[in-house]
Amino acid sequence: MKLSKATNYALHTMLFLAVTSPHEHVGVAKLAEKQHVSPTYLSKILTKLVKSGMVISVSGANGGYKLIQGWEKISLLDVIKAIEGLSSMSDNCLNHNPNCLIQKAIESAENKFLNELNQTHMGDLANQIGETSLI
Amino acid sequence: MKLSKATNYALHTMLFLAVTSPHEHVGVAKLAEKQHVSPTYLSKILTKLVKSGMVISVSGANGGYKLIQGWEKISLLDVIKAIEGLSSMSDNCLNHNPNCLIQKAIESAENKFLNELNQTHMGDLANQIGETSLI
DNA sequence: GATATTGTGGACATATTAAGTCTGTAATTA
DNA sequence: TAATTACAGACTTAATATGTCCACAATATC
Ligand code: SF4
Ligand code: SF4
Repeated sequence: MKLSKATNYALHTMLFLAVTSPHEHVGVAKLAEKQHVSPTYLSKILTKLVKSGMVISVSGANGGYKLIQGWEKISLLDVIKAIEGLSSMSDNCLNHNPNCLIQKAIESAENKFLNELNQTHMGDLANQIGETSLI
Repeated sequence: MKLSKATNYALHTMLFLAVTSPHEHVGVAKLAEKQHVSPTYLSKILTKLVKSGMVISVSGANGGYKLIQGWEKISLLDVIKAIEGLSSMSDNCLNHNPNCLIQKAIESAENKFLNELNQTHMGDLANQIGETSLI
């Protein structure tokens, strides 16, 4: 019931790109150094963000990653889903009975969680930051 | 981000005890058979429920497990916490900064989830069941 | 066009956690 | 006392997350 480290890296990367250089490309080496994680591993995570359309990558010298246009509207849920996939918390039951009370109760609570994450956007966080210490 | 199978077993066991025999003792063999899980494994899970005070166990012939008095007010959250522990979803960060925006956002959403689970009680589920097919 | 730079892909290795087993012991009843 | 049942701890196995390695593709600079 914890988010993975990979998700945490992804969220930090997004936020870092947002507050430092939303328009310039940043290489994975720099991003990895900030988070004390190996560049090779972080690059796999970044590729997922690229595949899900929230980050743009450019190869070659002076290449790197930057956020898409409209990144302000990307939600925390978008990022989490891009890394963790979409499985529900009650995905541990074989017997998928649609009337199941247990599943209904858990999914209802889970939706409260997902809705709030879906309403928190990168732009909101990026605005609040800068006043506080960064990442 | 999924609940463990162990939690699922625990929820089923609680609900089963609630709807069948909230006052008689039921042995682990029967409980395990219902869920197609090994008795030894399920007994470990049951011991956690006993330790956290929501189930009473009795050794010896005709012994077994039953729910405590007032089981109707036990919440789904109580059961989940008894099995999974209390770690937060954002427990993947080393750098516990109390002003962290990422952690705040995740924890806020998580609280919505926990609150709803905390307001869903075994008594509610047990009442709804019986009309529908059981477990 | 050659070369350096940077991201991508896949196979692999390691670490962590979950799931499940085995066995002996303690408690209770008949 | 003998049978029954829960409890405890060590252990094994399975699943998943985390991380590494290396060859290759794409791009910029010269
Ligand atoms: S920004 Fe938040 S999650 Fe990231 S390192 Fe700081 S405290 Fe941890
Ligand atoms: S009661 Fe719900 S969770 Fe349990 S087996 Fe049925 S469908 Fe699955």
